[in-house]
Amino acid sequence: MSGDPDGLRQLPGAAAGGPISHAIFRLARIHQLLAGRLLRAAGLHPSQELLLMRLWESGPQRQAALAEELGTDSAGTTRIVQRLEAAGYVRRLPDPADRRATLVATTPAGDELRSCVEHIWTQLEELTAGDMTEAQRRTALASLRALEENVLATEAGSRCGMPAAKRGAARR
Amino acid sequence: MSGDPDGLRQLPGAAAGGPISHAIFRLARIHQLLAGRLLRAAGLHPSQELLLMRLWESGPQRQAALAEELGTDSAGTTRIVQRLEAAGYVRRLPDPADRRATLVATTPAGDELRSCVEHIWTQLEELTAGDMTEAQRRTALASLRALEENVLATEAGSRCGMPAAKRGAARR
DNA sequence: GGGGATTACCTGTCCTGGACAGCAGATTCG
DNA sequence: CGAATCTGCTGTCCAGGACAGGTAATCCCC
Repeated sequence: MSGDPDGLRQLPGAAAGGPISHAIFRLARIHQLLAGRLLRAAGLHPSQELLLMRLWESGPQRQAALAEELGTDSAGTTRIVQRLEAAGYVRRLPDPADRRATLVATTPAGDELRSCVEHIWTQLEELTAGDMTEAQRRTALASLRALEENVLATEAGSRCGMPAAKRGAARR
Repeated sequence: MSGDPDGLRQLPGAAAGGPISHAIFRLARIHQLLAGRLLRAAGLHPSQELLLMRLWESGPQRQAALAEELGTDSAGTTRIVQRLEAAGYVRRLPDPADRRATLVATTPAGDELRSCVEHIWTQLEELTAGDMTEAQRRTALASLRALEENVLATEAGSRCGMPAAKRGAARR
């Protein structure tokens, strides 16, 4: 048990690894759960919704751009787009500039979801930020951004050597 | 890459702050990605690892307790335990106090993973906290905890009504 | 211009895991 | 004793991450 810099261990599990990572895990889990629950009411899944938001914000996009934005690989993006297309929220256009690429654009049916989704986001934000003051929100936002940048920075580089004793043993 | 470092896309009605949820999503995604990548070296998946950590911290547990801790339902917990058992990291004991229940305990092979996993957590924490000062870490941790508590609070109570226009349209 | 490398996407497969429903054994309490 | 309840297991459906392999379009250098 390293760390525990200031003795904050009111939450079970905070003792073992890094408290910040643990807190991120826990927050992420329940936040995604909450978001998923809210989005369900609109018949969407989180990834689908994020993809749609991207389209609303920036107009038709290539799948590669969407993939990078969402953090999924190209295969996963293909499937998400396919589901949205099957649902009629999205359609594919040939990219006039590059016939290899396909542009993904919202359909009118997809656009109709926008206000609904934005309402959900407003709800989510309210529930998440709760009773925080404006200053607290700013602080939280800054912390989240800082952490994100740290992780993004490592994303690029780090290779980490591990014994890998029984590698893959529990992966099947 | 995804640019938009401070570009909080203004969602209508989000003037007071819509971006916190967004920041949580983004941080959660890349952090989980990073954690998953690190854990892979040990042949584990995030959920498996969290379950093991729980066992290391608190000794043999019932599945119900593990399920609540991990946030999974009982069915999911069963499967995770089964995989860990198949890998030899965990075993099941009858609960002497209640023969309906089974206690899940680590095996020696599972315990051997502990230092490995703790090393990974240390790494993860380092990469996540990066070059933050001690004060910054404390601030970040406080913000994360505050957000978590807010979401937890809503988890319990709120039912939130949505029009549910085309419910399920994109869910198949 | 021609031909190989690269890009962008699609497909199929395997696995993890969330949600849900139904089931069996054990326990508890009237 | 007997019914309600609790605990865990199973099976099904689906979303999605990782990976490998394939095809068509494009790029680039000779």
